[in-house]
Amino acid sequence: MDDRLSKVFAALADPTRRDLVARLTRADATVGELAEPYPISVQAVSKHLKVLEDAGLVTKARQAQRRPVHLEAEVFDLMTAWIERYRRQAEERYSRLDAVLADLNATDNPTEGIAS
Amino acid sequence: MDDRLSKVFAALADPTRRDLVARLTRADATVGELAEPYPISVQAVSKHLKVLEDAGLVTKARQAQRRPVHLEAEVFDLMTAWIERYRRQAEERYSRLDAVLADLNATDNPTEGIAS
DNA sequence: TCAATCATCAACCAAACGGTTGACAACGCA
DNA sequence: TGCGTTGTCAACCGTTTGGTTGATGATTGA
Repeated sequence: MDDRLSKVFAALADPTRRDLVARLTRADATVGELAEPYPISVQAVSKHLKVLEDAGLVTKARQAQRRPVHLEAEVFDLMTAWIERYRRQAEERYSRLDAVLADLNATDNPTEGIAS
Repeated sequence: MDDRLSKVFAALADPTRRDLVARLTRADATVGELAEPYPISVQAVSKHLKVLEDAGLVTKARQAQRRPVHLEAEVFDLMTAWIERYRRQAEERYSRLDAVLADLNATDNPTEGIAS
């Protein structure tokens, strides 16, 4: 029972899957169309799409025998939220550190060791 | 020879490693300090840190026996760049689709099939 | 109806992953 | 000098992953 964010990051850790996502930003496509450019079997691509689907990055519709695949771009927000949260935290910390260093410098104390 | 982005996403796919990153946004810390809260061995945490290091998310300094670990927040930019690029592409596409649908609607044609 | 098409399921395989324990390297300090 | 502390290396183990091939399901079109 892995959490959502783990699945999303894991899904995008594979270059083929990142490429699938990239192509799906341009247009929906069937499994066969998506598989065509890669030197691997259709089954392998189908598995990749399942991983993307489980991560919520993609949905499949049914249209006769075909399964048009559609990108669910909202998931990007989940990642962006995580990244930006900690980026901001890190930046705040560096600002604080800068302030401390400036203060130390002003009062002429030597710096030492790492931040506690 | 895996590419950088793959390593970064793979590194962040593990909840323990995401937590390590989260904690490192607050302060640098030694391997031992970082390992303390988790129910796994120090060696396992050391391995996690190696993965983060290989992905460029983290660097280790040497200070006596200790190895203070430091977050390299710039890597966030790499992910953000990738995500935002395709998010933007997807949004542009949806705008185009909206335009097409509006046009079809205006000329009273039925919609059919998926975008080519 | 029935063959062709599109996609998935199932079984299998090798490699990678996340964890373990045990040994050892490097360093500071008493 | 030598001992305690901190961290990594090495070997191992079970599970997951990314691929394969072969069979099967589902649906359309002739």
